[in-house]
Parts: sequence; structure tokens; C-alpha cells
Amino acid sequence: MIFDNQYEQQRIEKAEALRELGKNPYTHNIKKDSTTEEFKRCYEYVKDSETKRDENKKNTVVGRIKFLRHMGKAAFAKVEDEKGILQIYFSRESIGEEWFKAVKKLVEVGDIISVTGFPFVTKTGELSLHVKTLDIATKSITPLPEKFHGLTDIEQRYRKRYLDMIMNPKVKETFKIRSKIVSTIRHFFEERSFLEVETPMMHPIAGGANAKPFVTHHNALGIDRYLRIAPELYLKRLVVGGFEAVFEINRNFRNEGMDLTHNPEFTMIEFYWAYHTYHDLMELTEEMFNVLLKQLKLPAKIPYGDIEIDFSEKFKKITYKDSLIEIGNIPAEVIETKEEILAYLKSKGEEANEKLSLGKLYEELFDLYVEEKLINPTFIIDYPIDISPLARRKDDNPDIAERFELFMAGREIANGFNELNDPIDQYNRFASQLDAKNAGDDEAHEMDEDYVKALGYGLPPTAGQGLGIDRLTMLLTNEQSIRDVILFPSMKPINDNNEKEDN
RNA sequence: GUCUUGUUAGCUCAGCCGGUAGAGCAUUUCCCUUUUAAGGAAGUGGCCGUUGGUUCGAAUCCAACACAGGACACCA
Repeated sequence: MIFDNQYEQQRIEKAEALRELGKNPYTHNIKKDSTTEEFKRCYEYVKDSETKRDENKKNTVVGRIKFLRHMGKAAFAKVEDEKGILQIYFSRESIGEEWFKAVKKLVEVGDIISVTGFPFVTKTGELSLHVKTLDIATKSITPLPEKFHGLTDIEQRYRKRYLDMIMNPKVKETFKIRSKIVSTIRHFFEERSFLEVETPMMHPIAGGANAKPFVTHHNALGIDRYLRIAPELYLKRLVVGGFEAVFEINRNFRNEGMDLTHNPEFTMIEFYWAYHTYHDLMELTEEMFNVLLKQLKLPAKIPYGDIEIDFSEKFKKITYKDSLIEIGNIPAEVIETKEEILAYLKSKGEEANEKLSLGKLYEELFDLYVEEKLINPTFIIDYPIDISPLARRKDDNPDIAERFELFMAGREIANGFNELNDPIDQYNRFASQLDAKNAGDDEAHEMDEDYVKALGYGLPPTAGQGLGIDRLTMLLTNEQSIRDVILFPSMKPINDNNEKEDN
């Protein structure tokens, strides 16, 4: 039996006793005409009235009992619904002696009840509902965690998010904000004539990013498919087809480690804008942040952990190379040659792989000395081409990609660039990735001939960008763990009986 | 994947110089008609994560495993 705990058994018996009294513990005939919030707002005036009550009013509020205090022939309870929590008062007189006795035995914390009555203010000044009728809406079989400490076990909070929501109302706020962020972004792009599209989740070739994919299997076709690691190559096919501004907000899947900022499935928005440049993307991104802060009613300086992110000024822009010097404090002469960089890294006690290209060494330096210092919104622009396989080269410098990343709170939050639309160049870059793969680099990008063929028909000059919704939500809700902004984060399954390995 | 810390009642935790398990809340019974973690009285409730080892004896010491938190690695 799944509910074999003694407390659950007691509660099942109480549900049965309610049935015997003609009260269905799982009824559906429940209607409410007021939320706890509306009730408190509408009857605020009762506090200032002579009698501290208004018996002419009548409302029905439905919610879960979070606190219950019986005092002989009367009781107080707190009933919580989606909007808040309201104190109710009922007594032997108000709901009848027989039913009061039954309620005392059979209704408890965790149950969902419907109460109808009038507003009044208690001796201690709390606006409450004076119950005239009380009905059980749903009998809760499993007891709630303790009322004072609540549920603090992080593992339980993630595994039983519903319980986390019941016990920690702030959690619901975080996910409401997340929802608001998504809808704000969606409207932001729709208003600017971007078309929202949905592209495949199951890819024959996992492309658009360097990451290990999940593999799944199509039985009818007898072939493996990859859960997508990025929608990029499909969205650009659509631009070839004639959609000049498209976006997709959806899940990506990467078969990699999990930590504070990585969940195997995560949400990104990617958008592609024909006849625009990466400078236009940066403008658009900054505008989007302004709209987000406004919609979420956030101040220009938002706290994040023990730091503060300042949105009050125009986002800073600095080239990748300059950031190494100015922010990373690396001597300008060091970054000119591989040898100097390797020597510099060694002098700092860092391990450095001598086979790395200059661009990859820049990346090492950037990750070590620059990234964590980028607290306020900063665009890093003009990336080394060899760490930007899908981005267009600068006309006046083929070693530099027309690309930017946006950083804040020491983290990368968005990545955008002018799209490579020369099909021959793209083919060759895939080919060299393929060589790298054959040489043992399992992160190298796959050859996607169909995508190259699409480019063959002509991708208009296009700029495209990706932005992680989960990490954005972390920043805007001041959460340190990605698991606190994902309703059901990935968890390992529990095997209770700890089966022996077959050896 | 590596290192590290944790796992004891429904929940939050104590016990860890090895001697056979404790508190608060919840729950059960009783008292209490304006309480705010309500109060008073008396009870019930434990495969001490799992499996093995050391020992006369293990929640406690050791090992492996499972799950979780943190750090690192991988990774945008």
C-alpha cells in the first residue's frame, strides 16, 4: 500500500468518516466568489467600523488549511489560496454543534475547505472571515511538514515541487516572475514583427552548438535521433525560406554535467533578423532589458547575491581583445603571441595546453581573468574566429568574428552574431570540424550538408542571437541555483531497495 | 567523472569518547468561545539511507553502494 504510514491511515479513516456523514471528501461541487486577497481588500473598511464586523456581507472563500487552532468550542484557522492567506473563525454556534464536533475530529491542516461567512476583525486586529457554513472540498491524506520550519530539505523541495509550493509560498512568486519574463519577451518580439515558430526537437544531426546530445530512438524508422542542442540551423533555414524575423522560445537538451547553472534541459530564446547586424541585436537586447525591468517593476539597480547589477547606464561595449587588457589586466604585449601567453599563464601557475590556437588561448585568459569581473551589463564584441564556427568574419580582419556576448553578474547571458552565409566557407568550416572529430575531438561540430545546401539558395545577411531564459530568470529573481527557476529540475531516480549489482 | 560534507520519528533537529534512541512541532485522548509557532494534562510514533566488516556489543568505528548539497572538471 502506498499510504501505509500511520498518519495517512488515520486520515484515510477520517475521509471515510466524512463520507458516512454524507460529506464527500472529494466533491466537485465547490464554487468560490472571492479570493483571500479580494476578501481582505474589499473589507478593509471593517477595521475602521464601530462594530468591527459587517454581517450583511457574505462571501465564499476556498483554500487549504495551513494553521488550525482549536479552543474548545471555537477555532481559528488560516486558509490559503493562490493569492494569499486568510484567517477564518468558526465556533459551535456559527456552524452548529454536531458539525462542529465532526469538524474538530475530521478536518485538519492540509485539507482544502470551502467557507462562507462575513468579515470581522479580531481582538488582535486581524481581518478574518466569520464562518457560517464550512464544507470539506478535498481531504488531504498525507500530512504537511511542520508549520514553523516548513520544508527545508533541498532534495525534497525539488523532487516534490508541489509540496515546496504549498510550504514555501515565495517559490510560487519566482515562477510567476518566470512566466512574466517569458510572456514579456514573447510580446516584445511579436510587437517588432518577429514570427514565433517551432522547429524540431528531434534532430538527425545535433548541430548549432558544441555539446554532447541525448540520443533517442525512432522505432518505426529504426533510426536514432538526437534531442536538439540548439534550434539555430533550423531557424536559419527559415530565414532562407523567407521569414525575415523569427524567434523560438523552447527547450534544448545537453548531455553534460549538472551544477548551479546547468540543467540537462533548459529554455532558450533564439531569434534571427535578416538585413540587420549584430550591432542592431545589441540595441534590441538592451531595449528588451529595459522593457523587462519595467514590466517586472524592478529598479535600475538590482541585487544579485551579495552584488548589485546596475542597469541605469547604457550597456558597456568592449572588444574581446581590449577586455583582456583593460579588465583582465593582462599586459598588452603578452597577448600578441602564443608564446607570451603560454609563458604568462605558466607564471600565474595555470596549466596551459601548448597545442591551443591563439583564439583558444584568448578564451583561456578571458575565462580566467575577465568573465567574473563583468558585473554590470557588458557586451564583449569581436570574437576570435576559431571559437566562433558559425559566425561571419569581419571584412577587414578575417581572424575576427562579427560576434558579441552579453555578460552580467560575472556570467554570460546572451550570444549573438552576424550569421555566416557564404555556403562554401560554411562547408569548409564543417569539413575542418569533421577532421577535428576524426582526430578525436568529440565536441567538434557535425557536418550538416542539408544546412549547407540551404545556404546554397542564399541566406540573406542576417544577425542571430540566443539568450538563456533560465539564467536570465535567475538574475531577475535573485536566485543562485538554476534548480530554483526550473519547476521540475532533473534529479536522479531513487532506488529505495538499493539493488545489488550483478557481478 | 573527481574531491568533500550530509542522510536519525510525518517535519525541523540533537545524540557520534561504541553499552541498544531523544527534543520541539505534528498526531491520538482529555480541558479550553478572539487565537497568532495559542495554552494545559497524558499517550502513540524509529529496518538511525542500504549492504557488509571490526567488536561480547554499532545510530556511533571501517568499507562499498544509493541519493543529496557544495567545489572542481566537462559545458555557454
